Amino acid sequence: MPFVMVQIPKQSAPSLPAQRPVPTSADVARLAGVSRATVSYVLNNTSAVRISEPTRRRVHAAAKELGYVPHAAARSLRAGHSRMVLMPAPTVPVNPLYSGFFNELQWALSRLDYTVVQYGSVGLSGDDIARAWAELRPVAVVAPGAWLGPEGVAVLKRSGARAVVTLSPEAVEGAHTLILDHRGVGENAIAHLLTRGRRRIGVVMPQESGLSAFSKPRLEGCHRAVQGTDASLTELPLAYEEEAAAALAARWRSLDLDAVFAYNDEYAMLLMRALQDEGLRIPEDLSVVGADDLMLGRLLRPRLTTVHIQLPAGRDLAELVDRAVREPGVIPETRGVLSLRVVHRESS
Amino acid sequence: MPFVMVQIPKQSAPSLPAQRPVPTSADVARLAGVSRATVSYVLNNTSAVRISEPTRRRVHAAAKELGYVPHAAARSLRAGHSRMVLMPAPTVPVNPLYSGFFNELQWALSRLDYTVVQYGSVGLSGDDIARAWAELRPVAVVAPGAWLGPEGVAVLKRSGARAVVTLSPEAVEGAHTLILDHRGVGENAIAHLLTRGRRRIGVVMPQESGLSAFSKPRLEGCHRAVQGTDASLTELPLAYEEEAAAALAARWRSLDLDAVFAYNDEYAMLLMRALQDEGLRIPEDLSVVGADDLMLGRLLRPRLTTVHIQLPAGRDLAELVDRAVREPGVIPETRGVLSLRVVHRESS
DNA sequence: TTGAAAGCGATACCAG
DNA sequence: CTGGTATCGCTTTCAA
Repeated sequence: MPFVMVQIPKQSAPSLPAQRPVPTSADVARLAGVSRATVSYVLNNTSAVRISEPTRRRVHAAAKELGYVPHAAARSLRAGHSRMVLMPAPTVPVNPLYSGFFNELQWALSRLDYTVVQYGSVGLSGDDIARAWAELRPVAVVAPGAWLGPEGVAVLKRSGARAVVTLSPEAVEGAHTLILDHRGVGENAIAHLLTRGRRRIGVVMPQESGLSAFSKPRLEGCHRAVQGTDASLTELPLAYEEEAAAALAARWRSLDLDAVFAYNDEYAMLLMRALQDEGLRIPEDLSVVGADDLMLGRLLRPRLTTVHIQLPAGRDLAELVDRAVREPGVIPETRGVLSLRVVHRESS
Repeated sequence: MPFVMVQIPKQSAPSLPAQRPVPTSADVARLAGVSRATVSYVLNNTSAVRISEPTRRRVHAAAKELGYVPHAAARSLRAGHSRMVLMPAPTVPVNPLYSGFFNELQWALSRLDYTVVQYGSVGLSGDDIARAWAELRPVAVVAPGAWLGPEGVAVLKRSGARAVVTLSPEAVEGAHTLILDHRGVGENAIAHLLTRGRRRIGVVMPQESGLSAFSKPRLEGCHRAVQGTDASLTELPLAYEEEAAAALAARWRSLDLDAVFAYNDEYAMLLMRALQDEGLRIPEDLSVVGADDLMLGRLLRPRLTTVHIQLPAGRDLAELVDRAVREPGVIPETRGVLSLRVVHRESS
C-alpha cells in the first residue's frame, strides 16, 4: 500500500505561526555548543565559577536569538523555595487609604527582593483557600480580613510558608497579627457625638455585603461607646443608592434622632445630601460623622467631621515579613496598628 | 566503633516549631503503604484507573494526616502547561468602574477554570516586565494600559502564552486588543460644551503622575473636538489638593474661561467647590463637566454633568481569553469597547 | 489493581 | 574552565 506512505504534514496550515516549542536552557546550550551547566552559570552570573569571555558571549547570543526565558516553576522546584509573597486580591472596591497602603507594601517587599503575587480567590471559601494558596508554596502570606483561620495558617506553614501575617480584628493562632480593630472607629465617632451633647444616635449599616467585615465591628464599637450612658443607638440599614438615601431621609423626622454615624465618608455624603434635600439642617438639626477622612469630606458643606484612620506603614509590614522569613523561630507577635483620630469639622 | 551509632537528633531545640520538611506525595505513599503512582491516581480521581475502595481510603487518610498539599510548580512543570491568567496589579487607586470590571473578569475566568494571578511589577519597566511575566509561563496575559509593546507580546508568546490581550488606546502588534480610547471622553465632553454655547474652555490636567495615561488621551480628544471651531482650549494643571484648587480658583477670573472639562468627577468636585467658594456661579458663570459618572456627581449641587463610561462586560473578555487559549491560531482581533455617553445634569 | 521508572526544566556538585 | 549527572515533586505510560 505505497500510497499510505504519503506523509500528511503536521501543520496543515503552515501560514499560522507554528506552535513552536518553548526554548529551554538545553536549546540554548545546543545552539551555543556548550553544556546546560555552562548556560546556567553564565545566565546566573555564578561567581563561584569562572567562564571565559568568548563562551559567555556565545551563550548570551544564543539565549537572545532563541528568546530564552527561564522557567520560574522549574527553578523554584529545584531550589526548594521561592521568594513569592502571596496576598489575596481585593474583592471589593478599596478606598484610597487601603490601596495606598498596599502599594507601599508591595513596593517595599520588591525592594527586599520578594515577588508579590495577588491571588484571586473567587468562589473558594475557608480552608480551601488556604490549600489553594499552599499549592503555590509561597515563602510568606499576607492576608487582610478574616480570610485565614488557625487551621489555614497551619496548612500554610506545613507547606513551607515561613511567615503568615494577618491583618484582622483579632489575633489568629500561629500567625503574626496586625490588629486592625475597626471597633475603635465606631467608638471614637460615638464618643465625639456624646461630647457634642448628642444622645439619640443613628448608625448607618451599609447593605453592600462585602462591607460587613468593617461595618459590624464599627457598630460593635458604637455599642461599647454608649455603655453606661443615657444615649441610645438606632441601626439604619442603607444601600449605596440615591433612592435608598431619599427614603431614609423621608422618614427621618419620625426617627427622632439628633446625630448619625454614617459608616464612612461616602455614605455620609450620600445621606447628608438626602437629608439636606429634605430641609434638615446640619449640624443644627443633627450631627453627622463619617470615617476614613477622604478628600470629599473636606469638600462638603458643611465640612464633614470624620474619623481619620492611620494604617501602619507598608514599609514596616514589609520588614516584619522579611524578619519572619529569615528567622522562622520567632514567636508570632500581635499588635494593634490602627491609630485613630477624630477630625472635627463643621458637621457636628 | 559502636558509639558512633548514637544518633544526634536533627532538631536540637525541639521546643521551636521544628522546621519539618514539607510532606510530598512520596511521604503519603509511604504512610499509606502504596506507590506514588497510586497516590496520584487517588488524589486526582483519575478515571482511567480503578483503585480499590480500601486503598483509596488509606491514601486519603494518610494525606490528611500529613497535611499534604500538592506542589503546583511541580505539577505544571510535569504537565507542561498551567491555567494561570496573569494580570498586572494596579498601581494607582482604581475607581469603582475599573474595580468592578476586573472583579467580574476574575470571577468569569475562574468559572472557566482559570487561575487569576495579579503580579506586582513595581520597579520594572518595558520589556523586563514582559520577561518577568514570561518566567511564570502563564497561559494568558491580560494587560490594561500601555504595559506591553509588540516586543513584550512576542516574548510572552514565545514563552507559551496562548493569549495576550491588551486594553489600550491603540492596537498592539500580535495581541488581541480591546481599544479603550480615552480620547473619546474628552471629545464628548467638549462637544457637549460647544452645543451649550461655550467657547473658552479649560481642561484640567491632573498632576498625579499615574494618571497621565488617561489624561493625555482625554486632552487629545478635547483638541480634536475644537478642530475647525472658533473655540479655544486652555490646559489647567491641578494637583488633587484643596490648596491647589483654591489657587486655581483665585486666578480664575483672569483666565477668562466660560467652561471647564475637569478630567473626571473627583477633580470636578474639587474644582467646583473652590470656584463656588470664590463666589463663581455654576452653570451661570461657567459650565463644568466631569467624567466616569461616579455617584458623587449626582450628589453635588448643582448636579454634575459627566461623561458616562461603559466598560465591556468582564464575562465577554473572559470568553475572548478562553477562545484565544483554545484556538491559538486565530488572528488577534482589535475592537473598540468604550461606549460613551454624556449625562447632562445641572452643571452645564 | 498496583508498581517501577521516565521525564518536565533548571541548578549545583564533583570530575575531568 | 567546562561537562556529566543527580535532584526537586509530580504525572503517566508501560509492565507485572
